[in-house]
Amino acid sequence: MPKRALRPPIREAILDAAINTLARNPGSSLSDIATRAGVGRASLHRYFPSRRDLIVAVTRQCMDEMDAALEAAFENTDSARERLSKLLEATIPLGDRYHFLAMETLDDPGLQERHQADVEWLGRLVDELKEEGAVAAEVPRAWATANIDAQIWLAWSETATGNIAPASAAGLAFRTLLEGLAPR
Amino acid sequence: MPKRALRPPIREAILDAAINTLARNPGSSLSDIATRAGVGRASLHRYFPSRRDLIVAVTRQCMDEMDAALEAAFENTDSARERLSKLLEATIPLGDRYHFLAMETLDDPGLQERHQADVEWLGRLVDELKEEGAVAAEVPRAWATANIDAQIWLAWSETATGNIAPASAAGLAFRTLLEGLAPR
DNA sequence: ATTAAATGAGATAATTAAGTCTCATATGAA
DNA sequence: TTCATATGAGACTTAATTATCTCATTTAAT
Repeated sequence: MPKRALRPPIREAILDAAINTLARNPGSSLSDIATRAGVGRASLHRYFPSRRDLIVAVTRQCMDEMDAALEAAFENTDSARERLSKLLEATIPLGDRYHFLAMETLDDPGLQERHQADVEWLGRLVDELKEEGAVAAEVPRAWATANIDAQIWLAWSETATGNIAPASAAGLAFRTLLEGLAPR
Repeated sequence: MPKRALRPPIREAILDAAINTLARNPGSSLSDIATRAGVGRASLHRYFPSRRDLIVAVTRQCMDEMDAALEAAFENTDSARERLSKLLEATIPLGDRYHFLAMETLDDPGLQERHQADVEWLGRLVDELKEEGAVAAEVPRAWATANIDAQIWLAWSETATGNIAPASAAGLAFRTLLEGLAPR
């Protein structure tokens, strides 16, 4: 007889449920989140005393997952173009995580700082894309970064609703970003 | 001595404040909205008995403004490409209105029907763009319409935050949609 | 089997926003 | 000026959610 499966780590289950639930409806109640996580409301409060504590922990978790995915994706990449492609492949499956970062109010100074660093990091990738000639010089940096953000969320949500196949999502986003929707 | 300016029509002021406030934070309280409109909470309830009534009225208002703007913009347009351009020029300044339509839960059957009609209308524009060769045939219809939606919101919000000039917003969105960010 | 720790369920404030009501004041028309 | 009406301020009720606490039960280690 197989050993009984380890009880799922509750803290992880709550964080995961919170990401899923809050990404779809930012106004979700803690009750909703606890139910989806399969735990009692009391347990949720044991791990995260206040709603704010949960939000902060979720944000940190999303940042960590995103950083890890990006670091792995960026190994052995030569061109900025290739890095953009890898970036999309890595982040689109984490679209709900990514969306979360742009969505919630970050009044925690530490998280704000970290978020700011990420934004600037993306800005530097855009600069590299321009140097490589993949993005036109006259395109404002803010416009390019906002478009990358938007494509990640778009590709994730269109995948989640079943409108496009998961396998084609990153490719569509990459193509749309650099070449648009027109035929080649 | 000049006649005193007419008191601003309260109903309009409330609707306008609701659009502005709710587009930025869907969870805004009626108190927030009344304050921004410069009226008392009691007056807000006189015009819109419940929160739901306000939401429905705002949605209807946004649809009306959008329809009017589009009808005017589509006069004397020959190509679908030109209609897309006019669409962007007309809707981006109304970006908060547009965003609202995609955001709020529409459990009102009449509004749902109207919204569905608008979505299909946009789908037909995409079909025309494909026939004209402005959009590649292999691009999924849902992907194209979602991208048009996203560009409208993006252009509006980047304009609102001052990241790009209002005059260049529609042009940037048009170019990004059809040709992407790459140099030509 | 025994035991210490963790969990879930439920009771109970405390908080916040929605919605109702009253009344004094301000507005605009006669 | 006088008067009918509309508005704003505030008190109040209701409803939903957050947060705290207790206690019986379950879990996992000994």
